Amino acid sequence: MNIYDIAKEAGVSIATVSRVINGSRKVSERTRAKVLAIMKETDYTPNIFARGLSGDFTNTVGILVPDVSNMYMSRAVSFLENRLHVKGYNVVLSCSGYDADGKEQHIRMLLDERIDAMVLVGSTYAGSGTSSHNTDSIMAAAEKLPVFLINGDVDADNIYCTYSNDEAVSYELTKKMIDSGCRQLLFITDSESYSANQKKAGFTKALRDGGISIRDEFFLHLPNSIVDVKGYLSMHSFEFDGCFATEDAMAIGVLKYAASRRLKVPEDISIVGYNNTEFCVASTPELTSVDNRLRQMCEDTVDRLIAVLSGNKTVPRRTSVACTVIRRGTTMF
Amino acid sequence: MNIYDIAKEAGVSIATVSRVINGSRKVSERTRAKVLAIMKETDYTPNIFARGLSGDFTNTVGILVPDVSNMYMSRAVSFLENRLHVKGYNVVLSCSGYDADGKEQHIRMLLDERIDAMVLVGSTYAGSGTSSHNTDSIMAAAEKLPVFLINGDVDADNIYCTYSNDEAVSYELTKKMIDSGCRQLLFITDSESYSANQKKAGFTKALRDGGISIRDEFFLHLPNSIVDVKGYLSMHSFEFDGCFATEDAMAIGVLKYAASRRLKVPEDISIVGYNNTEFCVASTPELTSVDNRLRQMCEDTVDRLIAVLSGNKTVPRRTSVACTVIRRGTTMF
DNA sequence: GACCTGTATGTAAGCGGTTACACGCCTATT
DNA sequence: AATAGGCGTGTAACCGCTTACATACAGGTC
Repeated sequence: MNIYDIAKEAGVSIATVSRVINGSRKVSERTRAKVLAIMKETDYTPNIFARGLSGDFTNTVGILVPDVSNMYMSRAVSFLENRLHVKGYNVVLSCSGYDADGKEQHIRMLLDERIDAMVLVGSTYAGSGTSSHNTDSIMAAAEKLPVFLINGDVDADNIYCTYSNDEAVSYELTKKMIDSGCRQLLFITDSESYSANQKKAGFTKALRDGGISIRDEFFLHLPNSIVDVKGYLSMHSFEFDGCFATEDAMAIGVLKYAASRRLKVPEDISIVGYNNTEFCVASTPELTSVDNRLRQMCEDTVDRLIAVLSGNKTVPRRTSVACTVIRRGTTMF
Repeated sequence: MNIYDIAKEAGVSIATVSRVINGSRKVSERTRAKVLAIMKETDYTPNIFARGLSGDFTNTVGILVPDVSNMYMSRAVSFLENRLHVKGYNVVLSCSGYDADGKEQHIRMLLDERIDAMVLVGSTYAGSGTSSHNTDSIMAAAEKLPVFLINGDVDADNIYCTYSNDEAVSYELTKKMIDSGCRQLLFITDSESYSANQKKAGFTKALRDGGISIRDEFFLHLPNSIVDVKGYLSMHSFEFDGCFATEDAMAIGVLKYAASRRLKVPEDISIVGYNNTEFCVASTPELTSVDNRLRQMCEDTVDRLIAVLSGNKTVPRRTSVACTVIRRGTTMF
């Protein structure tokens, strides 16, 4: 069943059918109705490959995440997919892993998919430099189509960013821990992503402003896993009275470690997580965390994406949202 | 940059280039090398729309899940995507929600994407009948392409199923709770999926065999959320001493409820979850759960999918894996 | 009536691949 | 020497759509 069948059935040419489908030009009301009726009757849907081949757009968006099984990212994908679907877009999903090489390869594969736009969630950076290996492949992609970063900030043409004020809220959170008496503060992260770096910056600044000594071994880089974090801490017996984790699961790992050592939370150790995932309410005490408005970032991204694809030239390249600290039982404040 | 450019550059015809790309026929080693060199040099990749239009396959697989933000499903998507990617397939993701209508619509949209095969994770059923509204749309899809169910069982041509022995393991688990003294057993589920029904069957059978009275109000249908389950139980003050939840998050909700009532777990209440997600180790005590070999099911599904697409006619339509009970702190056994 | 304008529709040329079929050449067989 | 067959390669049709351009026709203007 193709456009020729519909045209023959309706007694018109394929061009007319195409125009009815796309609403691209005036078609008389009579013909339009007839064509639509036959399309419905025969359950016809245009072949997307033919459309993609001849037209300039595909109604498909590529989403690249390091790992969908991560709760934060799966929520992002869910928010993105839901809104994109409503707007008539399909989603090609690619999970790159956390290393830069894998990511570059996945970006290339996505580009081959001839998508209309690309969304990158939680961009990771190979290094801390401004023009890392990683940014390069993003820039290359942006030559071909608009690229949208969630939790990323690359200032370049055709790259649109959305991020939250992670540095400020991390500063605030750390300061509160210090104000409530913490002196030995641990920072745990699982990645070198843009937002992880922001958080680290806020954390470090608060320590410096608070006159707290900064010790290298207090910056841990561990897998985002409860068991791994707990295991690591158990093996290395740090002395610390506060912990900032860039992901909730890792914070829960700290909490479990504290429990295994019979340390009281928050009296002996304060703990904060990030992302306000469901992990926060799974533990006892419940975890203080940060709601970084993921849903809002995702929906805003989709809206801007559609605006850009519609040819709107005035879409802002960067927008930000404000996080909220969600106080629960693992902090004194 | 298209196949004509490559052909011209290499001094051969487009047919030869196409043969090099697809390895579909013999090409002399000299020409092959030359064409490959030029392809690499010019960074050429074939247009997938042209391929999809003329060829019969697209190297794209559709994955349909009710909700990727669910931890179990996001893991499934992750396992599937990873293995498919390795095998050279792309993934179109669609999140249908839990209702049958949404699902049917998403299946139709996926079919329009001209995918090679479709994978459905955690198929939901509108009713308990054999030929529900829902099965119909799956059967319709199977007319056009092979359909793979993870945690589903539909006996029809071109539909391939993988499931675990949920009924047996649920029976066993429930029996153990009864043996360890439980008499008032709650069953909590969030869906009417195939596997939820299997679990319910095992649970019910164990109660019957154990001579335990079965009360309708002990079968709860709640959202898969810690807070919702805890909230519901707090509002309705049941008397129960054992709980079987079909998802870990809900089991954690029960645990939190118990804690809020100062009920001891597992002494006063035994709790078991399902899927062995990271939630299990987030709580104290940690949650007894069931590892249903999701990874194995996913990888097995991908392997069979590729076999079917390769024209292998002897791929078994149904396979199953054996779950393992993971004992932790919320049960007496 | 000749001419212009605007609207509805048709024709045909791509888009970039795959592949059936044809063809030329070289070697093996008789 | 004639013939067959296999191998490597080219030609051209086709996949199903979009769209520039052509065309036909109705109504308005002078």
